[in-house]
Amino acid sequence: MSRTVTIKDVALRANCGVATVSRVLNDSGSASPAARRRVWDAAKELGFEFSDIGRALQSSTTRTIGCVVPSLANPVFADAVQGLQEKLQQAGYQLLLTCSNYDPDSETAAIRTLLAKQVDGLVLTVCDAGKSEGLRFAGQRGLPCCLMFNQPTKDLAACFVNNFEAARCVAKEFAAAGHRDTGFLALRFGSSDRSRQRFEGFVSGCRDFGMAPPVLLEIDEDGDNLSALLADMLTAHSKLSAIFASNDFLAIAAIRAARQLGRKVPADLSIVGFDGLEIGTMMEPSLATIVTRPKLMGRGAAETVLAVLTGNPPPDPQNKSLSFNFREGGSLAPPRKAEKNDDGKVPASPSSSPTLRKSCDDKTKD
Amino acid sequence: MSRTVTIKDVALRANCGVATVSRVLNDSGSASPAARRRVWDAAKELGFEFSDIGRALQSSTTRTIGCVVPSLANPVFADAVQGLQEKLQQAGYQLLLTCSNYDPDSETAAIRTLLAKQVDGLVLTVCDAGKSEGLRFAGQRGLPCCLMFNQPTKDLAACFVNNFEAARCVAKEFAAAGHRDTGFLALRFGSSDRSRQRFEGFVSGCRDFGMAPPVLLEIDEDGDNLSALLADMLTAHSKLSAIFASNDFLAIAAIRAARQLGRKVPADLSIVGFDGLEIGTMMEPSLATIVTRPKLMGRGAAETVLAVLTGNPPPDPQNKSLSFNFREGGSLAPPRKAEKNDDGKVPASPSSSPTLRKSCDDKTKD
DNA sequence: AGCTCCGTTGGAAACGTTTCCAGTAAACCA
DNA sequence: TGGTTTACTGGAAACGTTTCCAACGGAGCT
Repeated sequence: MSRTVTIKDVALRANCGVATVSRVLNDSGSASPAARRRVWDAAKELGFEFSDIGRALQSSTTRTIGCVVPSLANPVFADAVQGLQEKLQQAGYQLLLTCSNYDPDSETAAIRTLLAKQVDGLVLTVCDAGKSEGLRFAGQRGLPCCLMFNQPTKDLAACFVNNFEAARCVAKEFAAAGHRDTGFLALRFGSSDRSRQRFEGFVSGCRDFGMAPPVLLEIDEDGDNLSALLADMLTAHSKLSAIFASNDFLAIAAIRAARQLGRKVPADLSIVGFDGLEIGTMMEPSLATIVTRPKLMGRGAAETVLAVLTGNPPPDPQNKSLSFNFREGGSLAPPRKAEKNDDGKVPASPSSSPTLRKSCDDKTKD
Repeated sequence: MSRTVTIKDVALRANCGVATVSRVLNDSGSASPAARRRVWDAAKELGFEFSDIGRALQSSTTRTIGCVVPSLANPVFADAVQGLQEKLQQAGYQLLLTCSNYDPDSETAAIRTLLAKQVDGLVLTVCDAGKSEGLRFAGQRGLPCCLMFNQPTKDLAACFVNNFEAARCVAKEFAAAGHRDTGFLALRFGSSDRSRQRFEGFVSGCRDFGMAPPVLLEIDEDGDNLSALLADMLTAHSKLSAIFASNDFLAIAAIRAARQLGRKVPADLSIVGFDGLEIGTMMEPSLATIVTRPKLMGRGAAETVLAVLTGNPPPDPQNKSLSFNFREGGSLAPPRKAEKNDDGKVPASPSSSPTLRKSCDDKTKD
């Protein structure tokens, strides 16, 4: 209703100049006790609050950090954003959030908007760190910027897990369980370089651990007709006994789809995911997966950009490679032909309560 | 590096006044073809982008909507924010996001900050819509504002589900299954009025459907020592055979805790949640729960504030009460003493694949 | 008394836009 | 030809801050 009250109104009422009001309310510069009192009273009576916009204009600083993630529907990103937000809030920064829906164009658009809004820093999960247009813009401006989930580039810090190594680790587990013919269920590489990196790591692992090259199935993030696609894949490659999905969401969808096709998991088909969503431990069968710590990624990214913003010591390791673990689960078992049991149970099945395997830890410190 | 380029620089380079530049680039007002050309070229060469801050200052509009939710860790809120964000983005608005961590004080602080940042509108999930300080501030400013999850107040629109009725619905299911002594596992009422409303509805339902008044267990959102608390509750009330948790997160934690205590779900203890998280259908046992549509809440809230922002027809129903359903699940079964089976299986158990019960639909249209 | 020094104070510029308004020149009409 | 419309243009004000700077007065010193 009533026009918003500005510093001028306060000055008028307190019978002084705006400069004095600013000094008093910001506790910068000097002012007589009498003046202080009058200003304080006036401000209170009028219910005055500073406008961050006026402030931003004059200081060219917004105390706002922009963030782009593919989607909040995947808890991995939701958790990361949560971690990010906590840290930012502590430091008195606000979070301007956008989702790209895995689309490079909308990602670029989002970054442009964020830049126009004069964010003080950027935290991004991009489709492809190598070719992101938005990243270039940001770079030109010399804005503090940190990637999340994406691996670092030559001029951009990141908080991430080593997708290649983690994927190799999955290959190793498959091999150990006796699998030989595997598939990789991937988010379209164009929308997720993480997916590509995991695939590459998996290929490398399959080679090194004596398995056949994996069959690749690339799908859209909505994963609409997964059932049909999976069916095609399985009939085209009848020996296929295990699938590595590029994230837990996909893995869960795959388990569901496999069931619809009448395949028992893990008896007929083993499935392993990536991310380590908590859900995985509550499912039946529990989901074997790579466990990562998304919240830490958000926190780490926040620290990185805040550090340069506050002119503090450059964050200890410029790039934070987070550790990961392989989590065993009921969804991974030896291939059927390895055993001759009619009840569908596989004797060598891993312990039922999910445990963390140390064997597969990332070498990099946390 | 290089000082950011402003409209003045463009004007200088295009050999015209800033007014002309503004007119050309915004395609408002007239300009000669020659001038247009020069301005466009100059802008391109200099890589000029408008500063939203200057714009905001002059138009006192930021094209930004503020949002406060308790946490992004709970997919219910993450999904809602996702829905909200999609709609806002479509309409050319940005989202300024804050989490309150279920703390009223930090909620108030968050709202103040958002107001200082001059958001054009507000979408909030507050601890207590009745007593929220922040809500008062917002109201004074006459800002477009919509609640999510909270029920509407006399002067505030909301997108929500009727917690009271939904909870009554759960009571009905418990009664139908033959339970009589029940408990309610609640998020501390001070941090969630939804929790309180659900409790009240449940109490009402228990009365009407001939069950004993439910035992109340209030816990913090972190739910640290749930196991111990649950144990106390169960020993203090030995006849207790079913628990209604005020959200799915809590319900899942409760199932876990119950297991640790050696109680079988649902044989020894039935558990029902609230929210309808997708996870619930993948668990073993699957989670019986009230299914809601968080994404729709986000979308609806966005529509409400956008409508008043664009001066459009007031959103059809000012308040959007979303429908809900009861979802059957393996976590709810008749109490043990009802049957005499040694294997722990209850014959009358509901169909194994989760289905939606229409019987319990909310009366309000979607 | 005359000087300097210091604590206070408020005017004004600057930040980057948009928009009002007045001014110019060309074009049109009678 | 003279008058009026029309298209185009740029200066300047306004938006809400912060901060520089000059001014002012009193206190302390010689």
